[in-house]
Amino acid sequence: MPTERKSPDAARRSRPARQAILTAALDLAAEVGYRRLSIEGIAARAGTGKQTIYRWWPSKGAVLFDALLALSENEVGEVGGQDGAAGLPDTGDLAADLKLVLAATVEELNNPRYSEPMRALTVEILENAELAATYRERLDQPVREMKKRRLLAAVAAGQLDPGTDLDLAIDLIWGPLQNRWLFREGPLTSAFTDALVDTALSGLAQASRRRTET
Amino acid sequence: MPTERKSPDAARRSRPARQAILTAALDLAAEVGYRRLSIEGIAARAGTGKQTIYRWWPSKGAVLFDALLALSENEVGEVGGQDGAAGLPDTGDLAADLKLVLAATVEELNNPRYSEPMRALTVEILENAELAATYRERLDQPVREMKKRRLLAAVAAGQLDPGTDLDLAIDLIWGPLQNRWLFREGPLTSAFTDALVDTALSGLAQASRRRTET
Amino acid sequence: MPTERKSPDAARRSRPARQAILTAALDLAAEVGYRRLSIEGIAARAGTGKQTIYRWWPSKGAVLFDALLALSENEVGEVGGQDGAAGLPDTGDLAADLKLVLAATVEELNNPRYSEPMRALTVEILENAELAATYRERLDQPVREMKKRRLLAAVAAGQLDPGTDLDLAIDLIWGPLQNRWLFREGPLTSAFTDALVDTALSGLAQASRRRTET
Amino acid sequence: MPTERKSPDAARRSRPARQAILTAALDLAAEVGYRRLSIEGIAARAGTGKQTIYRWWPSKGAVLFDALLALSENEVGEVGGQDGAAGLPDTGDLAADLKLVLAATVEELNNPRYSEPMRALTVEILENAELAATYRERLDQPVREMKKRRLLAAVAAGQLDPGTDLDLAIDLIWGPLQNRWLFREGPLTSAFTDALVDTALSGLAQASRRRTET
DNA sequence: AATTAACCGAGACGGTACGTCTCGTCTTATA
DNA sequence: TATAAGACGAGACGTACCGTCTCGGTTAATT
Repeated sequence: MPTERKSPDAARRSRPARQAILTAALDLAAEVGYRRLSIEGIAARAGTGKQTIYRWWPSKGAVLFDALLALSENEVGEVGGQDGAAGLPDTGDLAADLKLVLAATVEELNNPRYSEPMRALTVEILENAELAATYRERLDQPVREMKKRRLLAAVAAGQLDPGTDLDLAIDLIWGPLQNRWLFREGPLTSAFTDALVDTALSGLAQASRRRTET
Repeated sequence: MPTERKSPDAARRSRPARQAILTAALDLAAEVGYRRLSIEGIAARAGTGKQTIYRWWPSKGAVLFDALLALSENEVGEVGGQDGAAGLPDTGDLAADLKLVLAATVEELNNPRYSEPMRALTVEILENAELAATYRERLDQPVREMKKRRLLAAVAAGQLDPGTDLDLAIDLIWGPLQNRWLFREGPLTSAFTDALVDTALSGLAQASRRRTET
Repeated sequence: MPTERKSPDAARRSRPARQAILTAALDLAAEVGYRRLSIEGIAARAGTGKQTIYRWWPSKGAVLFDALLALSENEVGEVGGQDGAAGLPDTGDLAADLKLVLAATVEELNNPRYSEPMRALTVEILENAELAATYRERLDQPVREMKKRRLLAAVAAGQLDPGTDLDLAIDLIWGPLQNRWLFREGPLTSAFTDALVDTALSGLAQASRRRTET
Repeated sequence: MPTERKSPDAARRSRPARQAILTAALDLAAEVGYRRLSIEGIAARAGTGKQTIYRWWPSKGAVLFDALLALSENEVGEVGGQDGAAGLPDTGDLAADLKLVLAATVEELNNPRYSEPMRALTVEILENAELAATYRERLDQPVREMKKRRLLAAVAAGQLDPGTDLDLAIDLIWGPLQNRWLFREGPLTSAFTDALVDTALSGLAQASRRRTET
């Protein structure tokens, strides 16, 4: 659905072929890495013709995108899920909730089955402007909105100052984690994310107070 | 000369060829992006044989690495310089100093002449483990040490609590900026980095206090 | 209907589709030549599905064969007709009759509307053994019998020696013409075919005399 | 040399690669026929890259052309040789000489090792106008000149009338043989070619006499 | 000044993958 | 239930680069 081409007669589309392609893409991305991931290889592994891939996706990044999307759609309701209408958990304790979410993300990123294809997709996004736009629209923005909704709930509950810059807050909380993962700058642990949440939240609180005093 | 091969008789090396290759790599990276940057293209643009490149560098990422290094070496003493023994400025006001440094980085990243080759190099680092190691050893780590030294000075000056996790501090301050740049998540401005510095620093302070109280 | 498949329910066969396919095949052969003549193209031009062609014919050569057959069936009784029960003309003057026949063939071969599809079919026959067999059985052999009948009449009329090798005679008279056409070795004119007939016939006469003398 | 591309640096050309390609082309043409002969297949069989073929030849027909040329160049001095500066044999007896030459050609055409690639090349010539021109210029015309020289010698020796149409003579003598081969219309034997020579030559003599009488 | 070792440009080579094209078969929806 | 439409597996097309490998022709440092 999202990054796939539109025009060919979608009604006649072969479901088994689509599934085989997405599975093969995921497997190969995890096995050989993005660099050596090729459409030729995906087609061979999936047992389809190359044209069947080119007919429905504009780039190998788009295939990977859909593959990851399908992967997460098959696992509904999980905490760190990147889609799902669910939204972030809200027990009333913002810090605890965020720690839970980030711990789940850490676990996901420590699983090569998710992590390697995700890294491959990320690289593609950095190179492919068209895919980047699709990604931002279909994944990044909705997720950011979801995060914002949770923070707004915290504001309503008096746990966060109304003047807080929510975008900056999200950058502070999730940015360092993504960076550490992407550049393999250190081990991903819940200890790290717990400290991250504590420091970022108290920084945000302090910043609001400072603004008030001015 | 960091990422270059060691063995061939470096004394006989052609300086003009080296210069032409680095310039061509930079130009092409800025013009066509990482994806379509090729050693074949660099050699053609530089007017050298391909072998001259393969003789001295192990990958196109390594060429790019040296090209960027040469670029910054030609501009010594500037504030945001990524190398140089200089170290970060220390006027006694940590927040002000960091804002200055990040503002300089922002300016650099807003200049496509730096930014595009840098993005190309970054992508290569994500894919090429060997280059990533070199990069970490030669650039990332020294720069991180430099940042740590500045933060330690702040600790000594009583502006930062002695218990502060310096690595987390660096992640908090520089991580969101790198992220915003890499994923083009929004405009890079000094307003953003100023807020970043303020929030991160006060979060760090607050976190220390909380630790003390416990 | 000679080269067509046998099995499917021929009764249900769509006559308009068949006609459209044969016409399209002929047109395309004349327009784009054998090399770029494709079943895909014939189906598109005819407005039929590809399967409708594959259902009834085993190869594009077979389509072409039928197309040319249909073409000549629509023009019965003409002198150079390749089929029809008519037989070659017999005015009593063998040389004159043959010149007439070959002149008609020359005219046909100079008309691209006949010539190009015929060349396409010929090329297919050279590559496709199965089609070649069908062709030999359905067209080449009957025509050769027809030619032989005319030569036998000439023998009966005392214009040709009874010992004449009729197959050789046919090869001598028609072979050079076919060759000149197929390889475009020179212009096809009745002057050429007239000389051909004269020389071949007198050679045959002379050969018989020589045999007699021995 | 003949149908090969001109431009690339021919001095650096790999002789083993060239040889392997020509051999592979010949073998594959004999094994699978022209239709399924592919550049991909030739490269694979020869153990070369595809580019090495595309660098030096414009089409698979051109490869085949050179392969057959090389084949005949490796067998100098034989009677039916298609090139060779030698010229046709001249013992003073035209009929005997021609019978010898055609018998040698028959033997060649009965050898699948020659015959199948030759048939493949012939088919290509019928489809590929550019190759046809090259073929005519480099092979067909010189051979025809060679044949004409022998016939002119016969004229000088009084064995052939000076008014004889030499092109027609060549068509009469060689045309039926080529036809019988190309269309597999019957077995190729020296009995056939002997009768061909006798009949054609006496026809030519008779035709001249007839011309004289007029 | 002559020697000589290596770098230099050039580019052919065996490969891999690209994205396109067409083949002949299989599938779906329509009439 | 035969059609048109067209998706499918297959695989060749011709191109772009990869990284390796010769070539001659300059350089330099050593004799």
